[in-house]
Amino acid sequence: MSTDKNCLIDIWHLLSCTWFKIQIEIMPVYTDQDPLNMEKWLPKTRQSIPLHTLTEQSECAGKYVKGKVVFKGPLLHIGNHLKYLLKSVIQEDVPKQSQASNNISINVVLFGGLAKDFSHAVNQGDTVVLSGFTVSPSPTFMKDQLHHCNLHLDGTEANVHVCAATAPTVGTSGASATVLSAPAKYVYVPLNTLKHGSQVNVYGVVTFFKLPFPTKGTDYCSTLKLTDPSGATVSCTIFCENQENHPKIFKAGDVIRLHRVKAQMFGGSMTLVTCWGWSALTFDGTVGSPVVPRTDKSFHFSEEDRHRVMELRKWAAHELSVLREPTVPLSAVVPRQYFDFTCQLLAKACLDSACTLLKVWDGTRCRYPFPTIPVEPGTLEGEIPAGTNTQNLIADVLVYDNHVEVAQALKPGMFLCIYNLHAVPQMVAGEACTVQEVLSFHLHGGTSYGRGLCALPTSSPDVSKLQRALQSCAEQMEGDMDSSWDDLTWCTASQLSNGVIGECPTVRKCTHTLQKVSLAHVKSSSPPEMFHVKAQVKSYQPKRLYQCLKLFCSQCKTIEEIPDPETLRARFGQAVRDTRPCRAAWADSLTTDTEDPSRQITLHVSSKSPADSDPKLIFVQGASFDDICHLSSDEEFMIPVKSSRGKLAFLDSMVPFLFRGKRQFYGCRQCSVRKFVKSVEGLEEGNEKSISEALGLQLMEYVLVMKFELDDGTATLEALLLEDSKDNFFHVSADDLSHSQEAQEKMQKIMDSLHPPDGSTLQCPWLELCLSLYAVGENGKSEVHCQIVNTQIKESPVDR
DNA sequence: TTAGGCTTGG
Repeated sequence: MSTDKNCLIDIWHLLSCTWFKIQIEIMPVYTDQDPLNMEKWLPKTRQSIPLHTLTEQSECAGKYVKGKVVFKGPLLHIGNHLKYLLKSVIQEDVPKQSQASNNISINVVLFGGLAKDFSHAVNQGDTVVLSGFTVSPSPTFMKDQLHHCNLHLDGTEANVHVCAATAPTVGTSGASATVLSAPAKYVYVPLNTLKHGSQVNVYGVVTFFKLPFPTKGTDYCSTLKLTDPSGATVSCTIFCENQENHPKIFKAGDVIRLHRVKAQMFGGSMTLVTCWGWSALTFDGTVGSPVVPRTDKSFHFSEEDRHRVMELRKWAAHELSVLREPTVPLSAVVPRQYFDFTCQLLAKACLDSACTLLKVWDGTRCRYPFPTIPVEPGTLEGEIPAGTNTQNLIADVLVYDNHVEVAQALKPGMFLCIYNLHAVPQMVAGEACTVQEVLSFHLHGGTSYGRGLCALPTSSPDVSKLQRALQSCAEQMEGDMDSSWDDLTWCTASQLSNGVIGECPTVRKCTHTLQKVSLAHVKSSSPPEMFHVKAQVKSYQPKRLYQCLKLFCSQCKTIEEIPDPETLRARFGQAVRDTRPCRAAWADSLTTDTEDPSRQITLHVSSKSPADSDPKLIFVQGASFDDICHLSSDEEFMIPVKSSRGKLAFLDSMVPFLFRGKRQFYGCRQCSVRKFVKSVEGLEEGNEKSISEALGLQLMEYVLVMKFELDDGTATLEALLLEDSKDNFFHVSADDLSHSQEAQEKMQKIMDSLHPPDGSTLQCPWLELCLSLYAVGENGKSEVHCQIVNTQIKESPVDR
């Protein structure tokens, strides 16, 4: 990718638009733009059936329901992982005063490929039209009070049409969510005013917490103790099936917002328990740290909410100063102490089914020596840097029983908080028959005192503090000639993860011999320059694949949006209005009537057609957009034409000038020289490129444009990703993405692996990337942009 | 439905 091209293609502004006016069908979930006119997709015989009138006895053949998605569950794999299931709740649009009536929301269960497509194409807040469903009694009616029936969508009859919401949705939840049809104004009650049996929204500061642990039922449970300026302290119990969807609390002092939780008296104290539709947002409690909720999901958050979080932080800092005690560094640990420990994992080893060893450090040295814990050769995952001066610096933590599962999921390089770690003193034989006191560290089984461990996000202020301590420690050890600690960047997560955290899914294809640098370094550099970095994808946009595709003219370098089908219908409609007969001397023509008496379709085929084996060229006059889509097959190229001053002319404005099966090709408005059709003879190759050249039109190529937010712990950086004929990150051509479901699924799968839809950044793999930093000038102003170049996803043998 | 804080004992 040349810098020139970068300068010419200023696509940045295109990406700043929240919604793009393009659509591509992802079968069998169809996308649409206008929520009021979605029924146009359906056969005219289909009738609407309002949700509140739907019963088990309703005749559903030929019917459809329409509603807003108020809850979208995760995509579940059943059995051998090849079958899918997804549960959603839709709510019909009824006048506000009628919303008290029952049965306006209904559970929808989708199966198979439809569930998978729904998961990708539909978001909470979108409007959907469902058809081809079956009705069954709702087994959860007593619990959720939604609707007596459930809708099941399975098999080839079932269809979903979706119209994306135009604004972020309101409300979110780990377990389930209720999205109100109008923006909700939440009322938060002080913790000293809770009434038994009421459903409330509250803000609170966490004074105690237990990480999620499995219950005897189906859920994980986490317990919190909350307080607020009212002085009340209430216990709160969270039930949620997925550990990841529990509120992310890392330390006492964190701030939490809870929506739709139930107040209950238990043992003489008021408690809060989650109920259907609950949601939570959590925030770091540090005064002055960014007010960013720890969630990847959409949420409703106003300026007033931001203010509340900041006020609670200030209040807690003054009134609950005991909470602000930092975790204990290794240098301050004393024998027999139970303490919370923030550290980085260097290596781990499974000792037996009930015990995992973690080798960790926090950049400080313990006052007591550590015992040596033997590890079977080859069982240690991770690397311990060589050196002679590591005494009392790297601690062995023995993790027991219920915590082993969490420990086994950790990867070297991660930052951890270990809660209620026990410093166990042991007397061992020292030199010359002396006895020496050493400290070993045990995370015992059970959850008393909040015992447990979790990975911390790199955005946490505690991690920033830890990173500074690690950096400073590494600097101090620089003088140790025998050590590998003198690489100052060693202690950053990205360097440590090199070859340690799983396999890197990307590979650089360039020949640069560049030293790897941090994103902070890239950000402080001046363009033009190339860099090699290692980073994670913190977020990306657009989220929907069909919003990433654009049209690009390699001649004039302009980028255009792809018109949506409705726009194309309108443009065709105008162009085919004039159906006066038009004959070309070079062609054989055939005219047929259509259902519309005012319109005829004429097909013109060159009498000197290219060789029989080549795809045929058929010029189609008077056809609507839908006609052409219907007529087009892989066997021939179709060129829509109109009559203009007695001659055959191409349709003007932005419509495809060439159709072949599901593929549609556009010409560049600026660079196409010809308006009228001339005979096409002697075509040597029957492909879109040679045909467009012969027709005198400049073919536009499909390109894929995305923006990644990269993070390597030192900084975040927005980088553009362009998939075109030169750069091929996904190994999927943008042209294929425009029409092939297989290509669309492949790319979605890759994006899900780079940034799991429901995961935290910690679960994102580290990517080796080549970055190009360049300046784009416009009206005397210059902006610095960054682009991922020369980088490809590694292909697995199965994908090839 | 589940849990309803309050130290292992390696």
